[in-house]
Amino acid sequence: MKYSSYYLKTNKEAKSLESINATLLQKGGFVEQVMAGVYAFLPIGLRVLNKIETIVREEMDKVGSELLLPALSPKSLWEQSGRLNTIDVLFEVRGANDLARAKNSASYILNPTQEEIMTTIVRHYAMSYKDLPLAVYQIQTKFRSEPRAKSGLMRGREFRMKDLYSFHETAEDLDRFYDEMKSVYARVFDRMGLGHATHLTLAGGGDFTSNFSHEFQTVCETGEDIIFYDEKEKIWKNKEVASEELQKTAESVRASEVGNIYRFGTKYSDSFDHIITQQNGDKSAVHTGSYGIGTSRLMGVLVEKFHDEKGIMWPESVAPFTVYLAGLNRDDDATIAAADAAYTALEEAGVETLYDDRDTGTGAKFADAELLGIPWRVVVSKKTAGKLEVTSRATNETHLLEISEFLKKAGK
RNA sequence: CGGGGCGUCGUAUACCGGUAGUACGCAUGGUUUGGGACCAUGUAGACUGGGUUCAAUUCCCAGCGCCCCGACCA
Repeated sequence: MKYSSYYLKTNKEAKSLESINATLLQKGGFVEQVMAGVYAFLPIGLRVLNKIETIVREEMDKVGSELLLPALSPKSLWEQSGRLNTIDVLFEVRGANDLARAKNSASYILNPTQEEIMTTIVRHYAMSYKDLPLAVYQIQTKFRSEPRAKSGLMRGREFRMKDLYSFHETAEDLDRFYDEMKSVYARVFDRMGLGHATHLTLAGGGDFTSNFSHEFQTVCETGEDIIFYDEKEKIWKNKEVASEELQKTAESVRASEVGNIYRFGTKYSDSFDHIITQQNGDKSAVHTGSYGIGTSRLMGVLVEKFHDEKGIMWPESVAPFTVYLAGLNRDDDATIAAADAAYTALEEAGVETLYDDRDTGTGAKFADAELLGIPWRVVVSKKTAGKLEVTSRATNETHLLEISEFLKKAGK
């Protein structure tokens, strides 16, 4: 991608906000705030979000099938599950025509999560024990009318989430799958470079049939949760379920909830009559679980975890580009040709490259490379004499390499 | 939802009871080109409504919006 024709403008003058991710993502032109808790993902920001969601998708595909549910649902569905009154962040909307004819107008809900819809759909498919176990998921925009949106992408009113739902004949089989999901999730966070900082954490299960749920908490100062490590039970616990005793004795850490897994038992199948026929002909309610990962929140958490005073430092697996190719000496035809050739070679080798072909000063190019957090800065100039000057964003080490040597290093 | 702060060109800010200045950005031209370089010219602004006043961007009230603390957080 050539910078000169890409939808990208960085802004060194942007206002510094309390949250690092909001500041750096806006300075770098990754996102633009539309209102409190609502962000537009600009092209380079969408690349990052897509990388994150691709990792999630690849791991989820190993255990389930992807589908896409609507973002809008009838209010009646929420009356049926009883959640109309228990979820206080529901967005209720009406169409313009409905407003004009307010008398018998319908109301809709902008979905904050989709157990209701998923259950009503899946019950038409999974009618026999032969259809189970079953796992389906989607990656979609969710809506929650948060009383206080904050911290950039970490708590929005509109956000991206992967939600997977599993359906089982027995509680035991649900437990088996639930445990399997713990390792599936661990792999997702590992791939994003967050494995070491992300803890499986015991949390409250609310009014669900199981007493506890599990969260995946990434240690992070901007996080909204406080977790404690229970030495005796060898597990992290969210403050909401940690005993007074533990809170007194264990050290607390701030963390951000990047994923969660819940067992519902038959709560939703009871609400929506999701009944299957067993092998012996008996009928029984399906056991379900749901499993979420906040993909846009993860983007915020990644910035909080990986940055320095110059900007973002994306892990290579989620970086918008692998290489920032800075073409210097734009007044020299031979150097321009060399940079063009390097760009072509990198692209042909499958290395995602942002080629800074602008006629600007060197400082502006280097500052952008650092702000944008692209793993490798590659310089082609009069000085580099046919080679590539390669600098790691993470370590700041610089090496002069042949293109072939660099491609090898980049694993191509 | 309680508390606090703030609303001025696209962005960041300044001043002021007598209609607003700077920097960045953007546009044009020129000089530059290994750390956000420079010169010239141009561009563009007082959140909304009400009140006080001869006069309001400025003071007062309300609304709306944004930020922060807390509460909440399927």
